[in-house]
Amino acid sequence: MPEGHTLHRLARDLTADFGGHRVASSSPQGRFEVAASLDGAVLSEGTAWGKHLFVRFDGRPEQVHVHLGLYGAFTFLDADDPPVTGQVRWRLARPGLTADLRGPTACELLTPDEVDRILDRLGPDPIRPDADPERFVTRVLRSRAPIATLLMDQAVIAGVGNVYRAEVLFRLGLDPFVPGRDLTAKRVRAIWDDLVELMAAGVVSGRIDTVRPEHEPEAMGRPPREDDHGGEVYVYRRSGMPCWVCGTFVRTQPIAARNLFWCPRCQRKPRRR
DNA sequence: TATAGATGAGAAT
DNA sequence: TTCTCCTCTATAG
Repeated sequence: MPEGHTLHRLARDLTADFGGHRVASSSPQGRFEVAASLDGAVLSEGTAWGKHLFVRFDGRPEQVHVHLGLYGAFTFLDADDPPVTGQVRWRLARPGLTADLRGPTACELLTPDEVDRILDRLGPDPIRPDADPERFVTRVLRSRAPIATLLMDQAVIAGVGNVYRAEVLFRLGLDPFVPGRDLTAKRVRAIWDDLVELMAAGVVSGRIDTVRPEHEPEAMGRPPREDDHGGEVYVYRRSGMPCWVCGTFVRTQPIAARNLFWCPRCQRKPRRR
């Protein structure tokens, strides 16, 4: 379930659970062989930028870089040496606790230069307190690409994935196909602000919830619905179902290589600037 | 049992 | 724009 909030949560958990501990490091699957070179090192901290996770070790300039891709995941087990099930790329362990990483797109040990090269191509991350929202605003206002495409571009804004993209556009009542440069700066800042709020909540809860209190199941007299992402949403993966707000059928169409979901009635083109 | 699809992104065409 | 990779699950047959 990897959008930015998942990675920040992981960074936090790795730091809390393994920070300051001497760890065992291995690659049961064998595809992260260099894991063995970290065996016995002291983990200092995990950090995240967008969908990228970095793990540092005391006295080591290199960092482990993890990108979960579509379906990578860490599993934490309160056990010593639990049996390996499935394809475990990286196993990190200390007495009483084991973390298994499966299915990442990237799991590699990088030099500081290589880490910088990754960070250099990432836009501001709404979850990071040091993020500069104006970098996002400027990029969007300069582009003729649809806002739905821009939100998926990690160089424009880091950490937003297919769920947050669809949901933030719904919450702002924005037509996904509006070119970035047809938006006002005020509008674009509102997108950023909403993402800051939504994604920070996601880090805390570990799921994506985007439905406002007045539209929640209890308020609307409908049964709660949790999708695979674990939360309650307006449009994501609800194509063909009635919009929670207006009843119009939610539509879907691939854009920027992913299925976009939106309500054609609630989400309108804004007045041109 | 087989297959499609999923919260991603880089390379190839 | 299409292909490719990573792994697991839900659904179809």
